[in-house]
Amino acid sequence: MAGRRQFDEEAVLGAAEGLFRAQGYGATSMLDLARASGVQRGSLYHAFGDKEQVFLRTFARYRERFLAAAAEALADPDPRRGLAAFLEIAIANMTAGPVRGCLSTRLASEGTQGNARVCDEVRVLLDGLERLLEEAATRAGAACALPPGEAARLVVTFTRGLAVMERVHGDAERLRESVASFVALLFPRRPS
Amino acid sequence: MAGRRQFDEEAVLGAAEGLFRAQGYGATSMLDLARASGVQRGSLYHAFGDKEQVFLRTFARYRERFLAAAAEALADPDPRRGLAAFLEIAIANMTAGPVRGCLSTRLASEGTQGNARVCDEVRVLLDGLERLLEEAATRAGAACALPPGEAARLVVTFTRGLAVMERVHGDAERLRESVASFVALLFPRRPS
DNA sequence: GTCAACTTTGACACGGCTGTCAAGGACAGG
DNA sequence: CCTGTCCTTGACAGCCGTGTCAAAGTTGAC
Repeated sequence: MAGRRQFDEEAVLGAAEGLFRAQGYGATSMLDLARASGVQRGSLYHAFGDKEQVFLRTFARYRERFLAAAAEALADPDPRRGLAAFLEIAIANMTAGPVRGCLSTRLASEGTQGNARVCDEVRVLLDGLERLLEEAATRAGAACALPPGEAARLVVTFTRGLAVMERVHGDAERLRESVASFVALLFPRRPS
Repeated sequence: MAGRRQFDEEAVLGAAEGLFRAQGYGATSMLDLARASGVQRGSLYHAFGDKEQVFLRTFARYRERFLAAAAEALADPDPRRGLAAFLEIAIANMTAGPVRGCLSTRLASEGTQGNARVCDEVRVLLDGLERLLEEAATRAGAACALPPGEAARLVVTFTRGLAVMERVHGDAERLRESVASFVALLFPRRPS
């Protein structure tokens, strides 16, 4: 029962992501992580150090994946469709799969109270997202009802709101309705 | 050191509100509540029963206050100004005073994981808010760029997003900028 | 085969939180 | 004054979480 490492680090980080997503950072214990990943608590401490390290590794992985998916969706030549595709990804991200909830929003809500480092990481993700959105809005030009900077911030804020509403109602369809209203507002179809 | 109740229940609920707001439900312990209110832990158990009861009393008080303030702001005959006033209240609610953060959003983010009862209470508040907003949007008529129902949901979602962004950046001015963009979008000034 | 390096595992000490309780003090009504 | 009722206080048992560590086992290299 020893020698070389017995567990798959990726699998552990995957399990950790699910837990952090559902319960947040503070409410997730090393024992939770151990149970969910099938790895002994001691082994986790040995391999990662402590919970904060597990989190940082988990979140870096998540962030990369999320931003890549967002960039791909926003690359659509039709900016309206790009935004809709991005928002659909955001919704799928928090409602599909066995574990619901948006990881970054869950963490953001814990604020600086819980762990300043966690909050910093979330800020990095949201800043990155805002940049992607601003680029897309710039490309959209006049089709977008707001200047690129304002539009980007508004979209970021709106997606955070979606994540909270998911927690409250757990209804993906309802979120899609809000998305449709929002997109219609930001990219009005011109009565040319 | 006994006889009649030694502490002011309102003061305890006020202290509890600050703690729940800053730390959420799960992360706030009876010991925290005791320290913040200056009342012994045992006395709190004696007077309220348990943490859930303290919370329910605290939140009912908060909800009444918040909805009353929202209704007053939205009563403005100019719907655009009413919405702006309401959003300003929402921002003040989460950035003014010694403790920052939005109570209902903080609680909502904990979702059903923490305590189903807590989530229910938040839903009641948000549903109440949505109704107020829908009435206001109905009164606004064509001035509002969306049908009343959609507008109301969008505003609720947006305010939740604002609360999350407050946690991340802690910058009230930034929130006001987003509000200005949002109001401009929902109540466009017509180039009559 | 031997050895060093590494991993796993269970155990430990420590501290925090919960919910309960008994002892004791204070107040109001009779 | 007396008595019943209520409140406060400190203490307790039980559970959970953390971080560390020594013992023991496995692997790969020489």
